[in-house]
Amino acid sequence: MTVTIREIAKQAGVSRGTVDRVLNDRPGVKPHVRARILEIVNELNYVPNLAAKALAYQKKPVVFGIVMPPEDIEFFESIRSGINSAADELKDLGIRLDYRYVDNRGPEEGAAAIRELVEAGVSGIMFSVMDDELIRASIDYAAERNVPVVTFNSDVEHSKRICFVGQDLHKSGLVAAGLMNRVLHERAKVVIVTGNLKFHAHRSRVEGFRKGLADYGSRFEVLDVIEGYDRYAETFEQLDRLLGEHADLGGIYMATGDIAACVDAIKKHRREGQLRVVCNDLMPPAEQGLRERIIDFTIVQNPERQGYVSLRMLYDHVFAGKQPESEHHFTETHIYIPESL
Amino acid sequence: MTVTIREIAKQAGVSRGTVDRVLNDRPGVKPHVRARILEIVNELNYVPNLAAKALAYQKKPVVFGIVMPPEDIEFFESIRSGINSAADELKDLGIRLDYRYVDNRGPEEGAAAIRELVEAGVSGIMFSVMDDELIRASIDYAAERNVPVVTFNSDVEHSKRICFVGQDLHKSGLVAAGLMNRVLHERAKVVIVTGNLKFHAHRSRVEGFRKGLADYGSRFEVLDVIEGYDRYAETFEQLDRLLGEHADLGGIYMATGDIAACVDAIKKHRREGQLRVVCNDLMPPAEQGLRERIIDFTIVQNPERQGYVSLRMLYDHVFAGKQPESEHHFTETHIYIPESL
DNA sequence: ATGAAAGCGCTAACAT
DNA sequence: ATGTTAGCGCTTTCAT
Repeated sequence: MTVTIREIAKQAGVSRGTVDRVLNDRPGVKPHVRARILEIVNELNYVPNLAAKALAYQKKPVVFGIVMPPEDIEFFESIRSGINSAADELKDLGIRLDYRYVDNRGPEEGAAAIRELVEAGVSGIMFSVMDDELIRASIDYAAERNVPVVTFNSDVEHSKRICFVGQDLHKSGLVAAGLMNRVLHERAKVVIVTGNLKFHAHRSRVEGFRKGLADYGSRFEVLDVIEGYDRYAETFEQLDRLLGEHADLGGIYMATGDIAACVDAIKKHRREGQLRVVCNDLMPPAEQGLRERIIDFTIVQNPERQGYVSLRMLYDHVFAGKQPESEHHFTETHIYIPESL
Repeated sequence: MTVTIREIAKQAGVSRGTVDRVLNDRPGVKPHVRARILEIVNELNYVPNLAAKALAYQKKPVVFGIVMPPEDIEFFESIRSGINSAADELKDLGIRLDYRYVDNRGPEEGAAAIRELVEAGVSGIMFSVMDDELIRASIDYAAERNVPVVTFNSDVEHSKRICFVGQDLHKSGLVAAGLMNRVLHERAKVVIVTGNLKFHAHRSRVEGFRKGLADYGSRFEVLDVIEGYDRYAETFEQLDRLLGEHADLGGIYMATGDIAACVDAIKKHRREGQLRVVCNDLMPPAEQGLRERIIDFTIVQNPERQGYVSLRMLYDHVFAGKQPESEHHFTETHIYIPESL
């Protein structure tokens, strides 16, 4: 027999309305009555029926806000497709989405979007813009008003978000090192390309990679760590120089940065196939590089999964009262080769 | 405004009961009335509300039957965990599961289980035992009684199942070849280990692998294809012989078979690290082999995902009337290295 | 502070 | 052949 509100009401000798008030933390119930009901709830191991909840919410569906960079950014399209497939599963379960696309070059828009959504009465927020003091304050503002926030893809550390859903950056660096180990031999020289070492996220991959190499003794030499600031020109220029200086360079780890620049630099020096290249993500330049056999491996962070999991997590939190198992939910780290495509 | 049965009934000038009869293909409606209602349904683009459906089904939950090998088989535990996580999401949506564990050495039990489930009135069946004439007949028997069957992990070809959910075996062979290409150099000799070439599934991986090697020109030589019949002794013995005969063997592709036997044979000949080894799945022996750096890569078929997708597909079919997009649903092919663990 | 009752969209049993 | 109605479990509004 499944336990219902009706059953609890009967046992407590009150009406279903009162039980509902208690279960949803609404005022208007005498403390001792509330206590008694909670007792019975625990004893009977009551679990709310989500279908019934959903039906009752039909009139006034629960809204989840989503704050992310503009639609035209390739990488986020994959995330959105994951979000939408979760939304699809949940569409009859009484939820609606409110997307807010904000400029990701500064924190202002993102911070404002969170506040607007809270004012508008959303029941939860998914957020992915940047890590900033202003943003952190907005997240905490939401949290204080009981609006749970899940950050995805890039975290806002030390904020009151209930969870971060994204890649394990350190591990992706480790895996990259493992791949280098497999394809390079005795005493190889490698170079690391990153965006900006001031960013924690960019540093993590580099650190993971170094740690991974170290596990294989001292046979690897990291010639240089290039900061390309995610720009083509800077990245190309520096790699161009390095390739010129080191005829014996064995591998390139594109931790973060413009992959096209890397591919072009290798082509310019006619070193296709002589260098082992490991990069991240499966954007068109990486895919193209794989197909041309210039890139050996690319490590992906499952953007669809990130979107899917984040929304599902909010739903479970709001409707079933589930806490995330940990404050970090890492999506699996997967390796792609040309044949995987 | 969402379209409801009530709305359709009003427009058609009939009662909700009649609309319900039409929508669920129940008898007792005059053909022209039925046609008229269907017309309106299409015009208004009616989509049933699953939460409401689920609630209404509470009294008499829909049951899905699951036929698979015994609980103690490691590989199927992962699949089951995927099934259960889907069931968890669907638990309030009016479904129950009926597991039938059958001996997978012969077709009889599996075939009988299907029939029993059909007689018991289940609304759908997930099946994973073996490909056999007896089984095929049972699946068709179910299909004829409008009980949809999804085969998972291993298919029953040419049967009336609505879909097969599992790995793309050919692709996993291709990927294995791609990995060999990356880690072996000029003119390498490799050996393929499979279970039984009479089985279509076992053949597929081997064919994919050969096709993949061929893509890299003629630099690979396949010394032998060993049939180990999934047994330790046979596999060990043959690999032992081969390793003795060919000091220059470059790689082993364990397409199907006992991985512990492979690891042990390599250890006996003290060829750890000198041979590149690619295998499948992430059972304990493979994991152990990876950690010991005897196995270089293992290619996985996402057993959890197979379970999850299969159940979800049945649900969508039965409750939302969705047809599978294709009669094969391949789970992604992923590559693992020690660092992935 | 608490109870009673209507309604969310659908199904199924019972009436007509 | 078709209409009516009573739930399914929960929320919410209106009485008391």
